[in-house]
Formats: sequence, C-alpha cells, structure tokens
Amino acid sequence: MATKRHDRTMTMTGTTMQKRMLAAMRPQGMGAEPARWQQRKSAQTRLKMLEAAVDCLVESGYQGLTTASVAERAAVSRGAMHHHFATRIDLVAAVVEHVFFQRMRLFLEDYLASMAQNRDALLIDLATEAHWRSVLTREYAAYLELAVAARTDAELNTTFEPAARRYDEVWTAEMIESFPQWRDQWEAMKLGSDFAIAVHSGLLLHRPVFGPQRVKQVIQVSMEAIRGLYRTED
Amino acid sequence: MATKRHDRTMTMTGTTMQKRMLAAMRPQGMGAEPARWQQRKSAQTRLKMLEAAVDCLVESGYQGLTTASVAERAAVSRGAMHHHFATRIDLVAAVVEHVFFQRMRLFLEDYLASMAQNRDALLIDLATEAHWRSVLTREYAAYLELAVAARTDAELNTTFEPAARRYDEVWTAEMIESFPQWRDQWEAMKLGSDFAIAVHSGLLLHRPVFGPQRVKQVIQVSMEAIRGLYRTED
DNA sequence: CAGAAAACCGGCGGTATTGCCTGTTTTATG
DNA sequence: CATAAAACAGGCAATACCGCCGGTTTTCTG
Repeated sequence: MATKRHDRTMTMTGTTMQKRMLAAMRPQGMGAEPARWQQRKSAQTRLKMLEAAVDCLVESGYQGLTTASVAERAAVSRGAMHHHFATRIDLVAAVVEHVFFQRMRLFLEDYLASMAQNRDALLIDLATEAHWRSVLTREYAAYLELAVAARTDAELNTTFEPAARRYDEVWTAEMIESFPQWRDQWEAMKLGSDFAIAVHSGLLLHRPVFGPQRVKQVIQVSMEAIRGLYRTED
Repeated sequence: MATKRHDRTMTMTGTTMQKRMLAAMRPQGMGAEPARWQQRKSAQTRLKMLEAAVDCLVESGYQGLTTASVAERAAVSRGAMHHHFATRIDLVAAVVEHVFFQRMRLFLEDYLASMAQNRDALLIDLATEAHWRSVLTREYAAYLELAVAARTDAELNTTFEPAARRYDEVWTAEMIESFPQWRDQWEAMKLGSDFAIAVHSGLLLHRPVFGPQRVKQVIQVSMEAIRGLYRTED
C-alpha cells in the first residue's frame, strides 16, 4: 500500500510518511471523528480513560492497571467505564492499541521536527537520537510494562503480540520506503534499526544502575556502530 | 564445590574470581551451612520456597508471585511459609538476593567452563557469548520481572536497587581484577560490558518480534562493536 | 413532543490474596 | 526424660478487585 513518490525534500517525504504510518497503526474506529455529539463525547471519555490507563501503567505497572484506578484517574464512574469496556481485558486491549499508536505518533512528530531543524545532519543520526528520546517517554514506559507483562500473561499476549508485530512491520516497511538512497541495502538498515531498538530499550532498563554518564557513553558507542553499518556497505 | 585446579593463569584467576564474586553476592546467613539438623532443614525448605518463587516469577510474573502459589509449588504449608517469611515483602526481598546470587553463580560456572574448553579463543568473545547465554536463563527472566516491577513498586525498589547496584559494583570490580592485561583501559572494558548488558537485555525483550535470525544478526554486530572497543585503544 | 437509544451511575456478590492467630509436631538441651 | 525452642499446619477476618446488574440522565429521531 501507499506507493507515493518521493520527489526531493525529506520534509515532503515526512508528511506523507507520517500520514501513512499513522493510518497503518491507528486503532479501528478512530479515523476522523464524526459530527455526532454523542460519538464525539464518547470518544472523548474513551480517550480520557485510555490516558488514565497509561498513567496507571507508568506509575503502578501492569498490576496497578485496575478498573477502579483508571475510573478514578479519568474521573468517570465505574458504570461509564463498564459501558465502554465491558471487561478489563477489553480495556487492556484498547490500551495496547493506543500505546502503539501514540508511540508511532510521538516519534514521527519528534523526528520530523528534528529533520526540519537540522537539514544538514545525517539522517541516521537524527533517527537514532529521536529513537532514544522516544524511549524516554511515558508511552514507552507503558509499552515496557505491557511487553513484560505479555511475556507471562497469555491473555494479554494474544492482543499484544499481533500489535507489536504490526508495529514492527510498519516500521521496517516505511524505513525502506522513506530512505530510497539505501533501498538496495535495506537489510543493513533494518539491522541498524534492530540494533538501536535493542540498545536503547536495554539502556532504559539499566538506567537506574548505570547512571547518566555510562548511559551517554553507551549511546555514543552504539551510534558509531550504527554509522559503521552504513559505511561498510556503502 | 568443584574446586578443581586449572594450571594456567587465567583459569587460576577463574577459581579465585569465582569464590570472591560469589562471596560478595551471597545472601547473608548462607555461608557454609552448619551441622545442626534443624538449620539444615530450615535452609532446605527456605531454598525450596525461593526456587518456587522464581518459578512463579518466570511463569506468572511479579503479580503472580503470591504467597499461596509459592507455598503450593514448594509443597509447604502456609504456616511454614509464614514462619520463614513473616510477610510477602520479606519473601520478595529474599528472592531478590537469591536471584542475583544465582545469576552470578550460573554465569561464572558457564564462563569458566567455556574458558576451559576454548583455551585459544578471545576472552572478550567468550565473556560476551557467556553473557548472552546467561540472559536466556530462567534466572534472568526472574531478574527482568523484578527489575521492571521495581520501577513502579517503591517497596520492592528499596531492596532491589541496592542489590542491583551491589551486583554491578562486584561485576565491574572483578572484571578489572581478572583482566590485568587491560587494567589501564578499564574504562573501555566497563563500556564494553555495559554495552553488552544493554544490547542483550534489549534483545531478550524484543526476541518474540525479532525472531531468531534478526537476534543473531544483532548479536553478531554487537560483538564486533565490542571487539572494536578494544582494538581502538589497544 | 414522545419514544428509543446511547451514555452514565453506583451498589452487590463472588473470588483471591494477605496478615495474623492458635495449635501441633519435631528437634535440641540440661 | 522433661522442658524449651524451633519448625510446621491450617483457619479466619479484612481488603481489594472484578463482573454484573437495575436504574437514571442525556441525546438522537420521527
């Protein structure tokens, strides 16, 4: 899908890329809210609850994601909650979709803004730095909680793993699409991306022990390793 | 146990290193069990419960680490459980110590065995490979659960963070001690270690999405990057 | 304006988990 | 052997969470 042309400026590529990737990750029934007041209000409270759920995940972990906490944080009654999400799993499934979508959205916003401000910098560097910043967001913290919980919760995994796989597919496909210069080396590109994902998430995990200095050093080393991946094949 | 002698230098360093590191990480009151039958039996059931707790962590996550589950898996009564660990937090604290100690023990066993079998290989490679194998153990899975839970559970964090910090200190100190060849480049060594820790733990997290091939490729790239760290300064 | 539909409200019972408590058995000690 | 102490056993109340339910308010529709 989406065989648009990339004429020149990467910002052009940026906006079409943004639309395409967000469309691929957007939760169903979330495309262009209708003018009906009921449905607008409904989507609004639904979003309030999802954001409250993300707060719960970030502050109290997956086991702190209880229906009562979410309802209290979102300032909605338990009845309203039940109306939108009949069971807790329904809520969790919606949270999974929401978190992945938000991760994609926030990364793209940050990355495109960074590209607009640093026109002469290496795209690889900008992308890597933007990815590291995205790992430090609360959305990524929520993702981490879900990812770890999905390892041991089979019911959660049935919704999490497909979403994670879809995110990964959209990510790699669009990376190939938006860097036509290296299209013939897409394997090296994917490897660099996988590499950054692994290093950055591992750093997030060990940040409390490593401290700022060691984290920064590892970031530096990994970035040079990623640059090396492109140099060796270029 | 297993105090076989290795005539060569680094293996000699190995056994003393093993003893030193294990002594530094061993939970208090666990050094050389006394001949008292009561205390031996006590330590035995205590260990049964700790291992059952690790099983709970691996299979059901931190929220699945309930007193009832542990008692059932360990085949001890809830009363006996309460006798050894008055409250759940006491159990969790003991589990934290146990997991860190086991991680250290299993890594050293594997690493020293690998050194004994591949006398001509690069130590850096052997250490990196052993570290990756250690990340795939159930003990590391338990560690991951605890590490993520500690991010949001303040009470757990009060016992987890000091233990993690101590593990890190022992790790880096002994690394410097047992690689005297690079003693003047201990910063690069530490950096390589941090790098491997970050990449490997991140890979563990994304393994279900990446799949075996991509994991292997990232492992390969990271190992070459680590080798490069030593070459550039050597 | 009347009826339907959608959104919202708060309470109830069942289940699970935790902490504490009173006994019982086994081992150590004088 | 007697007594103390340690290890073990299981029951009970309190709490929290979940799913479900009938009832209420607000918005849409003819």
